[in-house]
Amino acid sequence: MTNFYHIRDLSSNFEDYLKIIGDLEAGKDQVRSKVIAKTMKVKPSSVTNALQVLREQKLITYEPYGPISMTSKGKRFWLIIHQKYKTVKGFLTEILEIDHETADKLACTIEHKISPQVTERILLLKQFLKDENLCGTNAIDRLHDFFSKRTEESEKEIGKEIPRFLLSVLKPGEKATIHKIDGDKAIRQKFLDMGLIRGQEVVVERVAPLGDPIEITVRGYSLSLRKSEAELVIVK
Amino acid sequence: MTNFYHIRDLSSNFEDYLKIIGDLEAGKDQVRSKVIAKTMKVKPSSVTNALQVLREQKLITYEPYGPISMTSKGKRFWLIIHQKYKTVKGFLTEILEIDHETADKLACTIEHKISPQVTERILLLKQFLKDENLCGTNAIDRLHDFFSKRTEESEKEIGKEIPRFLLSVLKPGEKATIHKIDGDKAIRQKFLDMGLIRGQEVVVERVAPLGDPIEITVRGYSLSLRKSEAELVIVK
DNA sequence: GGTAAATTTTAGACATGACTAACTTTTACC
DNA sequence: GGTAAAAGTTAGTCATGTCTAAAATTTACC
Repeated sequence: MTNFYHIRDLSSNFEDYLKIIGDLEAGKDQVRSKVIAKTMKVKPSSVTNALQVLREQKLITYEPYGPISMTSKGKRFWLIIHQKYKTVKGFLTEILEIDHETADKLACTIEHKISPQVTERILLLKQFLKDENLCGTNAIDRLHDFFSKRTEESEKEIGKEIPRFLLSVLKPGEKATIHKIDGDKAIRQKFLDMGLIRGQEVVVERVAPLGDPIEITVRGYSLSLRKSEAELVIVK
Repeated sequence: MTNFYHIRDLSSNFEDYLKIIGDLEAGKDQVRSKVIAKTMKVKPSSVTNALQVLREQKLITYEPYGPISMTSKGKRFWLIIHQKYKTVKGFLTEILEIDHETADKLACTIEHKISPQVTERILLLKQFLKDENLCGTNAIDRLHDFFSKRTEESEKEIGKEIPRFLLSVLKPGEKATIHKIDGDKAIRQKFLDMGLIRGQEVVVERVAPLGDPIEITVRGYSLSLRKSEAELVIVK
């Protein structure tokens, strides 16, 4: 069931390995077998097996116990995979406002399957929504307002109204889900870059004496927010 | 690696079988092992194997050589799978204007992986685009115009301008790709229902003496179009 | 430089889900 | 109702990709 969007003779499974090797190589560190195993959530022996297959395909160079690095062929394929991944993940997080973790998992599974046409259309859809202006707000913003409104409505319908607060009033150890982010476009983009999007769970770690700054954990990362910033985030 | 969107103890592979059994049962015919095999593109013995697994999970009732039918548990799960499938395929065909065949394949692979939240957001996105009116056209139509325009532009850029015709001028045996469909919303919806969307390949089978009606093949199905209808379809 | 810990590899087991080939049951038709 | 064809099953094989356990190599540190 090979199809032409895939690398010839490489099951989508090994595309995953290639993707991770590429991602790691893009970071500064030496690519270690152990890290690959951890990221893929498999045992090191499975990684060795995968490395041998990738080497056979001339996608990476590697000797037993030696360093791992991608060949130019490998880099070329990684780029293709990576573009698809970025497109799908971007669509899920930026347009559908899906939390990063879920979006990541989903993007990983479907990136192998999508044709260049689908990727292109998703990018065009995004472009279209960004460009569509009405009363100074673009369509993505209006879409997100639409999401909030509908979620609130359906929550009301099933009678489970969940109280909402500003992130700035939470105490250390408290956990909450982001409901909405106020503020202008630039601020919202900044929050988006930090992984703070609607539906994302956050945990407050520490609050400085005067409530500024506030340290929170998002998807395993620690972030420090000014009080003025935390006041823009509505959580539940 | 089970996750809660899946049926417990059922690999996504067997969800495929369940989906097809449900689809067939939704049609009028008795569900036959042979048809399942053909649809899944596997040998009959693999189907037998799958049927045994599905029976173990109490999703279908079935005796060797006997009839196959879904239990209420099976129907419940099928509905969940089917909804996801419909949502994803609808998004791909109606919003991204991907051809049915590609959309079908992609929807089948990703339907197992998406969470209820993603499904919901996709539906809301569709709703949003439908409701957004500007100058009497909704956002989906404007999006599709945007797709055509961009495709034309990029074709021009790489210098391969492809001539365009009305479908009505093609002769029997000629093949073409749909580029655009003119006409009002109702007509376009009718074409959409028949599987005539941008990017879809069609083959002209027969043309009656005065050019009316025109018989074409789309994705293996035969359709008969009035000349007046065929004149609304621009192909290349 | 020696040795313990960490990392990586090898070898072999195992689960999954496809396949082939041979067999059984059902269906269709005379 | 008998028989050939079609449909479906069983048993066993195979490929894939994981795992465990043990061995080999590298690294880190005294």
